[in-house]
Amino acid sequence: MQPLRQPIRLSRDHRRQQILECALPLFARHGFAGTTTRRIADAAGISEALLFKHFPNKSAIYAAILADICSADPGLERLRAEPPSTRTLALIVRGMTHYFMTAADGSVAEGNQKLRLTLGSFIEDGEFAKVLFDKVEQVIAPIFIDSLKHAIEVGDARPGLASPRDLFWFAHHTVCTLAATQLPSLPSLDYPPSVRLEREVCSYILRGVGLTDAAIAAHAALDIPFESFESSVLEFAR
Amino acid sequence: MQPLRQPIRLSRDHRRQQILECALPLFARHGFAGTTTRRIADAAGISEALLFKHFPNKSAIYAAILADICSADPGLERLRAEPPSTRTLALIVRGMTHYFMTAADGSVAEGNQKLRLTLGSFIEDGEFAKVLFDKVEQVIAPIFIDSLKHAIEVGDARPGLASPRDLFWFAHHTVCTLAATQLPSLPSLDYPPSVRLEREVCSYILRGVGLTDAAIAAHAALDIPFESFESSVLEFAR
DNA sequence: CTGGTAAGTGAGTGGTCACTTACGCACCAT
DNA sequence: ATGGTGCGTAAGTGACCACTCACTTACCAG
Repeated sequence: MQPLRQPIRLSRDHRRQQILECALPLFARHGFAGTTTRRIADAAGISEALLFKHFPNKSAIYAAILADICSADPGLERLRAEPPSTRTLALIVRGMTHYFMTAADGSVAEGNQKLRLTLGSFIEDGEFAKVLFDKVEQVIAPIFIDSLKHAIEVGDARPGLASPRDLFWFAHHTVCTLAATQLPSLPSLDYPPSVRLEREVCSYILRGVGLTDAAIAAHAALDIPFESFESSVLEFAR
Repeated sequence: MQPLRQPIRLSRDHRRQQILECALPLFARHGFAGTTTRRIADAAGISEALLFKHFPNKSAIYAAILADICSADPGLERLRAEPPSTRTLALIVRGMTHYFMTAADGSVAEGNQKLRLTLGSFIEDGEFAKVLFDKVEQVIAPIFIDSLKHAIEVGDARPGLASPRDLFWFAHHTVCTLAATQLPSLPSLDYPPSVRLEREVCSYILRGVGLTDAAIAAHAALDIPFESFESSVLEFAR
């Protein structure tokens, strides 16, 4: 005789969290309208009825996911402690690029889904992207800005038309679409292998923000020592 | 007595085209799953039944739209006729930037919807973006590439790590996300007024691809003579 | 042991989905 | 004038949608 399926009982908080974790990749991949409550319930291994005991409606699940994902930005403190310098600038650009590229290739599930939700947000009301960008602007943009200003003072960079703040976002935009093109399982654009591609785009960005070729070359060797920083730089919010 | 509503009879081709035109903004704004055949029929002022006389199913409407939008790239010939030069390079970057920015502010409905569909494509299978990018790579990338090579030979640009082809796409990526942030009615990122923003991002891109500051300054006055070129540059495919 | 509470579900609800059927009627070559 | 062709619709179809209800089961404090 087959044993009856025992439902696994979880505490309210655990179950809620589990539902959100299961729903995230579905919303990220299929969008709000393309994700059904039935599939979310199946993914979480529970009945739809229970789903609606934890959330009043489908929108509330989506909203909770977007809220959760905004608040997470671990291990960034070490980077904030770095002094403003040309080296730090190169480190940020390199870290940002690497973060986006690994997000695109799916090896960092969280980054992958954040990117998808951000792109989806642009199409809809832009609200999620706005909240996320506000956070990024508070947390990592200042380090970039201070470092760029410092680089200009030291002579490693030429001042330009755009403010350092705008240049930070231009750098972000470059890698954002780049990563987006690599998001689908069959990439929308062919590029060199990622190690080479990352270097190419870094040098484009560093030139774009005004760094001299000499300064760029001086910090090109960042590739190896960068390893030790990887864990901190790799994870900063988007 | 109220007159009976007379259905407006159109030829097969006209009706088909009209359906596609009405469906495009719906798919662009709400995605595939978020757009119902009922709403498409309403937008076109016809019954759902007629819709399914013209297309076998909903997917076919979507596919026809994507196919149509790829084939349209008017008035680019004049730009193709330009000789490879630093000036042409600046013109392309300026034109591309302007095209994306006006697409984002909604003043060019077609560009706006192309951008939305492209972003949606990244989230899904990337197929549409791939086809579109193939086309762009054939049509405008060569002009950019030749011009950049020329600029390097002449001494207006320094050679860099990345190939001119990759640099072309980096430039594209920069303005693509930039436009995406300005797509929602409440933009996801605050920026200076668009005239100033366009100049800022152009100088970032031109520096990024390796142009010397002198060469950039020499072509900054492109703002005014650019007018005459507007109609051709403005419309190139994405 | 027991009664209260909270986690859990099977079987629905009305509404909407993509899509179909059966039929009306305008147009035009004969 | 007329019959065939083809544009057009009203009124459906079963499937699936978000969401609810009546009810069962596990856990735990007294």
